[in-house]
Amino acid sequence: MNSLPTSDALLDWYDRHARTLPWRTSPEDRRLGVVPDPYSVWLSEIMLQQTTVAAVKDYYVKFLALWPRVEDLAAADTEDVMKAWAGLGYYSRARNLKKCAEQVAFELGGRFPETEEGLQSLPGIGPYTAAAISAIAFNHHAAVVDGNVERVLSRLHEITTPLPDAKPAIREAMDALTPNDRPGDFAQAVMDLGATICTPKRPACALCPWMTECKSQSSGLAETLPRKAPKKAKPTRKGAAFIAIRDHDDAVLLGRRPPKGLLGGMTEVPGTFWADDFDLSTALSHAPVQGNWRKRSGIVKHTFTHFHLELDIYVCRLAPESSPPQELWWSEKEQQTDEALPTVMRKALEAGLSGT
DNA sequence: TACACGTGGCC
DNA sequence: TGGCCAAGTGT
Repeated sequence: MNSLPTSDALLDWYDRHARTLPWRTSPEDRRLGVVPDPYSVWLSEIMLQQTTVAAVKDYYVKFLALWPRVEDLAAADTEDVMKAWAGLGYYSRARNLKKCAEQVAFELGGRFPETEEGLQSLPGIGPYTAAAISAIAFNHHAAVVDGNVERVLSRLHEITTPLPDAKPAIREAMDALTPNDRPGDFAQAVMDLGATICTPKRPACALCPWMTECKSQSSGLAETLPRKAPKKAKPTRKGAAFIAIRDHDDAVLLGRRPPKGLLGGMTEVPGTFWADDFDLSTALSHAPVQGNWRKRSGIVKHTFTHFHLELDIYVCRLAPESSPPQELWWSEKEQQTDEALPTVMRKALEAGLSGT
């Protein structure tokens, strides 16, 4: 007969196998009395929302070097923050990051709230992030539930209800399992377990500290959990982008996207709207300036969360004395690296500038 | 409740 | 190659 899983068994495993991450206070350091910096914990948690550890690392280091304290980030130009965030995705996170820093620095005396309720009242902080910061930065008892935790606990207790209906049961299970002693380390332990052992595919159950207590390991259902509602198919939208190149210095014409919605507030290559039924033969009527536009062979493909995009790329060269149309600007070659260009726009730019 | 919201790596 | 997946939040 199986015994019940304990936090101690997992914490023992974590003490031996915790990943070393730039934002993490190691279990050894915690034992020595090192206290995490709430600002660092918050910054890392926002970046890690729906984003892999590998993708976050360099951005985290860069942000902390640019803005070491919450007051620095609060005082920064939003445009500089968007530039530093460019490429990481989910750009509303960057806008909320800035807003949150301003609230903490200017209204809360530079101190983050310690409770889940207080934290969740801040922009960009939802139930998961509030619990994570409260537990990791302040060692408060909080049930931290992310995608890893959902997978680990649905397998541990063989919860076969599909997500998201299973969320309440998973949250209760996490709450019951979380120790008062080391809630932050425990939350990170479950996430590390999910990231390295209890993986979505081919979990390494033989290495799991909870193997003998895991119901779905015994039954063989582990790899099939958690169950999820089927996903909707992504439609394909089409459009065109216009790369206007200035003679002599190869500067390109760029613009700013509207503040909200897809890629809100980010820099863009001028283009058409994107639609399922977009008539590509009408693309040129949307060109930002008159010119000898030439369509490049091939298209740029990109996939967003909820649709595929296929872009035709048009290129033209303009005289060096050309002044940019309203709301657009010339971006010189060396300057383009620093623009707040999302990946899809960098792809379009690359396609237009290569092989000319 | 359901959908909008990015990107890169994996198989 | 294309769907799946990753430390979710806002509306």
